[in-house]
Amino acid sequence: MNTKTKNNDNSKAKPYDPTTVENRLYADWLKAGYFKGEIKKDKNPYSIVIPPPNVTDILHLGHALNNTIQDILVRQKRMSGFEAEWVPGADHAGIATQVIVEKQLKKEGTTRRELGRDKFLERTTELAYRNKDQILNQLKKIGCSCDWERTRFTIDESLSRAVLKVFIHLYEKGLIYRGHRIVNWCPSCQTSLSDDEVEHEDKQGSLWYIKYKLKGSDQFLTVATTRPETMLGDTALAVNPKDARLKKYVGKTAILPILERELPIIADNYVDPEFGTGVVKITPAHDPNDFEIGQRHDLEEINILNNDGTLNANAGKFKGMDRYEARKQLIKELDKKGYLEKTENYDLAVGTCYRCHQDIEPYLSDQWFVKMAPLAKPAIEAVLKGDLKFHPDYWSKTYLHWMENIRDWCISRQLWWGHRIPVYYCDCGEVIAAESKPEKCPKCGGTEITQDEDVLDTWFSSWLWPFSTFGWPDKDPLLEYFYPTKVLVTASEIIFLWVARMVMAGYEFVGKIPFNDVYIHGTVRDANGIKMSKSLGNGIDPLEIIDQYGADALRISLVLATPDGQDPWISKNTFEIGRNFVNKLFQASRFVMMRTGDEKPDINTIPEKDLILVDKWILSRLERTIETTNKYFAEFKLSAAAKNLYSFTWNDFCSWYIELIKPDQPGQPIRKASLDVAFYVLDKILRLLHPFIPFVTEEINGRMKEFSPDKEDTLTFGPWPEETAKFKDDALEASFESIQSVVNAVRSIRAEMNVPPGKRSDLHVRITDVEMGKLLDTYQDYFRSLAKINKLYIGEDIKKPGLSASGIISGAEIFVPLEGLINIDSEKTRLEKELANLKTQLEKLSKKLANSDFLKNAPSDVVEKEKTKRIDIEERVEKLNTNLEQLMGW
RNA sequence: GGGCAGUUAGCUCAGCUGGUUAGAGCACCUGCCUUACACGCAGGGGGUCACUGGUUCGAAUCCAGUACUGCCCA
Repeated sequence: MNTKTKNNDNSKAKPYDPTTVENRLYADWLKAGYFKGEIKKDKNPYSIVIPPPNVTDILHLGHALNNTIQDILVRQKRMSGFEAEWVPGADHAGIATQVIVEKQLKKEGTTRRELGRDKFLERTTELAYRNKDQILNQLKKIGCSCDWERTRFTIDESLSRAVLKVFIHLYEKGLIYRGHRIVNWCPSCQTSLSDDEVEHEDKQGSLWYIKYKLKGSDQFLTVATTRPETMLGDTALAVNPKDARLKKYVGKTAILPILERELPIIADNYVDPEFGTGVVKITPAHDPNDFEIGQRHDLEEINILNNDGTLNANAGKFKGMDRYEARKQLIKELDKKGYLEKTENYDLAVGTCYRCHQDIEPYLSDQWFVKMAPLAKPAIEAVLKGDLKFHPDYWSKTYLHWMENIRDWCISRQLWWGHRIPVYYCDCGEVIAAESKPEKCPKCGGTEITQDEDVLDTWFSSWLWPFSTFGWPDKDPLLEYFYPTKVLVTASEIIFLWVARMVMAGYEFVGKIPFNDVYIHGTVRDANGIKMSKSLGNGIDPLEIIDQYGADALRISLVLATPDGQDPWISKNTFEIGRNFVNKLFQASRFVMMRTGDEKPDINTIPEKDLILVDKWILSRLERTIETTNKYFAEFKLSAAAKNLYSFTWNDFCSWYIELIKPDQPGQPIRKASLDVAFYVLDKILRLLHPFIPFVTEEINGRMKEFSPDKEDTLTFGPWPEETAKFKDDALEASFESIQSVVNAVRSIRAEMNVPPGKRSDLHVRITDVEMGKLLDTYQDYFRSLAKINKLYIGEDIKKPGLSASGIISGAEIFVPLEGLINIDSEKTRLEKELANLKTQLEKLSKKLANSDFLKNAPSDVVEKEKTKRIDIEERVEKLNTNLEQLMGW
């Protein structure tokens, strides 16, 4: 880091300080109610619902990225005249929240059962609401323009009503059923999970080969298994009926080692003769495939597990042991008794709980399921018809693949925190689904009625989010106006868990798709490409970044660093990019405002008659930038949009335009027409950047208002810059580029020849193209200042001065006299390098143009282009040679 | 095992429907506190575009295969 600074004792030059500005402006915005969305018949609505963060979350960079993107989209539309509504809220996160409270209770030496359901819920509710406020307040720090008065929570009364309604609707339609099935069981959270909540981790395991004795024989059949402890629940062995070696055993009986239970040997096509020994053990209560086989062959189901992953009485002497301890002991005993044939290393994908990452167990129990196939139909068509689009598009394949192979959804959870399943059981066996507890059984009239103990999967409320937030199931006018929402912004991890289900719910319950576009952004990774996570401790705290660099810097850095559709790799100094940019913009605007004269700049009308080349150039560049920005927004390419604006602001506006309109002397005002243009362009830049960096742009807007009192108080409502082609001018931009090329050439010579930066040099320009001559003559002031020129000579017959460095640009040759400064050797090296460069190019070109196939097949404009290029390069080579020869003479 | 991405400068990435001397930011090197900005200015070095074939007058770009990386599903 550079420790030199001139700013210590100089009070006028200060870097932009975001903290006070941001806090003040956000408070102003809230007070003014800018983010409130109202039903306005004359305006088009633009609504987004937030992916509700879990109440167990604290703000991380993933949230920051996700919400920055939403805010950019919402703000851009709000500025474009849409009635914007961004609904914030939180998710009650069933398992995660309950786990937190249970941990607290454990520390206090008690349990939820000791506490009782009511007390437990009271306590959890309190924690949930407190955490909810915390994380939503953190979103405010980022600058999110949410409609905070419409904050929703999945556990709120009205959203809970939606859940009840939906459950009963599906139940009555026959799409919700109770099933006796193998489910994913988390012994740590002690609840079932849906298939989509299981994460697969590759782990090193073993394949144990266990010998089962044939009844009434000394023969053994060997079975290979990765989970030997489940043998305690075996109720059969199976072989493939087509397996020539083994089919003779079908119908015989084997003896289960240790427990000595008799097992029938059955034939089933499911068995893969290639795997292991071709004989498999069948444990219907602890493996989904075995369960199916068990159903087919009417096998007994022996459950050997307790809810907490310890073994139950069915496990004999292993009762009470944890499943993994039991495995160890069991293997030891099998080995000792000679039942263990061998052990092989074996890699397998183990299912783990997405909340606690403990291994899940396939577990037989009674659970509630949703039949998904009928719901999937319209959701599949939506993508095929183009009503639902993913950005980037390739995610639609993932979505379709899942939808087309959809499986029933296990929605019951053995928890207390959540929406309790609205099913009631009467003593008589009647099952009733109802919004509230029936007074008496509609069948037998009895009053001994109890509610199902379980609660619903959290996602069973989240899938209703796009409409439950707008008051559904009531006929709320908000729903009428703001539904469907426009776009859903999320990461790829929850396409199945959430996005897909919302689409199905939208069609089923409201009859309309919940959104048309799904923006999938990457997952935040650290500098080494590792996913940021709490458990790894490699996360970066967004609030710390905001403290250090400001929310604007956080936002624009994240967007710049997140390639469209890919995962961003982020380290702390990623945020310097944004901080520097925000400061650059601030300083540029400060300069422009510092150099206003007595006449106030006019922001709204451009004095067309008084425009000079550079004014027209920046206006042309601006129009191009507006066009490009709009294109990128339409394509959801926010990173590309941000990069484009960054480059326009920094390079075109600051490095060229401001430098060129800078007055000759310090402190002088900028010429009026250029000042008007500078204000005009700056105003547009602020608008284009406002969605990305709302604070600093709003702050500058406020300061500019002092010069242009009719300016809007806020950029919040735009207007968004209009696309016009009034100043767009290719020829003019090309002319300007010629001037840039002279400046660049001189700068390069000066730097490489070590001309002291403070020293001005003369410049001799020998014109070889008439148009170029006119241009350079007319606009000589431009390079006089930027290239630090003292005396300037332009003409067709300019002679190369002695002891000078030379450069060639198209249409002209330039010479910088360097008496006393020139180092002949380094100038020689410089020219030779350039010459070598040109010669390779020339070679390639000549080859190409000598190729008759090229001349015959390539389009004529391409051939012409190449020919012109060759002439140009040949000229340069010739000039370079001349200059080199002259150098030799010195 | 199946699917989807990706492989371009030391790092992170652009490069659209094939014709550029392959770009940007960061990092690096040189010189500068020059009228806003050292969170800055100016200049510079750095890539056989993963590999192998093919299509084509012409391939970073299209096609096929191989290798590796990541994600998802089984």
